[in-house]
Amino acid sequence: MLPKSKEIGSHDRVAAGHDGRDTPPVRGQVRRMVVKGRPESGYKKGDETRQRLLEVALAAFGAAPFSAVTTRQITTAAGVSLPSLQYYFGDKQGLYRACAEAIVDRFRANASAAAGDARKALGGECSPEMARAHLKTVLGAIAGFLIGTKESARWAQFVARELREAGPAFEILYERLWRPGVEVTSRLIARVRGVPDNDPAARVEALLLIGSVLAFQSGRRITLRTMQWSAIGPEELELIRAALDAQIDAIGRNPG
Amino acid sequence: MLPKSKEIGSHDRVAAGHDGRDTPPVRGQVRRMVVKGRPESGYKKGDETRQRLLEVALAAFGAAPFSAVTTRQITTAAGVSLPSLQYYFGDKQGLYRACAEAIVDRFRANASAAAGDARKALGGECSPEMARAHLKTVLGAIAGFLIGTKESARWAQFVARELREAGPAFEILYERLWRPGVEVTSRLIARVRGVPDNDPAARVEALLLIGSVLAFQSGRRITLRTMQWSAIGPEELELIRAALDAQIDAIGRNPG
DNA sequence: CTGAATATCTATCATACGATATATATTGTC
DNA sequence: GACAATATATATCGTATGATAGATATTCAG
Repeated sequence: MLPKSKEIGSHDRVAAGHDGRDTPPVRGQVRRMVVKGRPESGYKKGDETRQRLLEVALAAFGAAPFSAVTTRQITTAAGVSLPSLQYYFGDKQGLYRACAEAIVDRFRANASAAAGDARKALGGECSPEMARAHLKTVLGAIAGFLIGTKESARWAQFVARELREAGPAFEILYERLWRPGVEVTSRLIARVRGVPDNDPAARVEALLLIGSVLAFQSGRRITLRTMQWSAIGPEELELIRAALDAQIDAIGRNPG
Repeated sequence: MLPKSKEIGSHDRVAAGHDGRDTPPVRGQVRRMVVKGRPESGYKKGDETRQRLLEVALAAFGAAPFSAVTTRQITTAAGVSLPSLQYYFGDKQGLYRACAEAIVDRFRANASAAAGDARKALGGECSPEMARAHLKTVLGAIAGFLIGTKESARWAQFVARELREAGPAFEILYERLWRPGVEVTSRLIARVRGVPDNDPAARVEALLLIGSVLAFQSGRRITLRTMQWSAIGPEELELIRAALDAQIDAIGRNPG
């Protein structure tokens, strides 16, 4: 039963607090943890519980930052007892990271279609106007997915916060989600403008566009209030898409 | 020495967290609190301490969410003892709200110049191209202030988070900062496009533009990493401004 | 210089938190 | 059906948190 040391004041603060404590948890063996593979384990019931916990955690961590969500909230809402969390995920951060992994998988499942097409087009030769069309498709898909569905709103909040505040799941999300997304977008923009693939200005434009979409999602509450909308339905989404398309149309064209 | 009442259930939870425990604090009278006026009170030393506390809190709450910042962190960093916080601000949320007020004042001091000009122009007749110029000035000023100065970065983070997550200071920031800003921006855009002042599409475009600027600020960390910049200096700011100007130039012009 | 108003401290409270030890129940394998 | 592996629950630990009580020091008007 390893001494476990646990570092003095472990008590992970999330952001500012993030402070010292960079040593990995090292926590005493976690029974399951299912490190990578999703299903695993011959036993059925356990996976159900794990899933329920994960689902509740996704909602909770989507709606509030790491430190504002308590393990008791999660386990209670999931209808399981407190130690189940440690049993399946080691500790609170383990659960948080598991949420990130789950989100990445679901996001990619939805985005891979449009992104794949665009990537293929970038592989062959591809006229500026074709690139522009792909750009609209890709960003439109992202926007529709991010803004349109209530479910993904939660995940988007999670991702946006984590990338902003460089929390415990930052690396996962950056490498598997953000980087590929910016990559495709900025290469498309570069193609539209006829500049090299890694042109800085194109990258900035990519950030600006993606940032706009995220702003609508992340700031959904304030968007609703500002626009005096009661929800972001198909009509509202259309307005947003139109604004986005206008921005994309402007790329690479001289003013006046 | 008025009991000061201090609003009953002021306890407003910040986000999801913090469980039941809803019994209002009703805490005994707060000695000072200096409800509105900044200086006040013949005694000098007190105001200094109050100011120091506020300054530290601005940095702390700028960098991390409400629940991730502890009162001990703040008071220690400010070099005062724990109860000083209650003495001057009633409780943690009182301090938080005081931060919001302080930020609003400082922001307005910086933005009022450009915004005032634009408002005056909107009052008289104002050609689309003049409106476009004002738009560039206003957004450029906001971007410069928000992204350019290290100090305001903190405040911007605070504001962005609060508006996103509808925390205890939401109303203050929405009414005194966000609303006027969107108002001016969207009216300018409407003027550029020659549509009525309250045109929804213009409002959406305003949200999109402001959202972009905020995204660069709020997501400063990830911007740096994505662009492989070590800081956002004058050169980098210029790239961002250029991207913004391009977007503004695109407003109201037909594609192709 | 005096006395009240103001400011600051030390010590402590009750509670909520994340985590664990440990006992019991459930599941699947042979 | 026996038995190991897996899963869940109860009870509790140590600690960090926000807040308060109450004593003491400082400030300033008269």
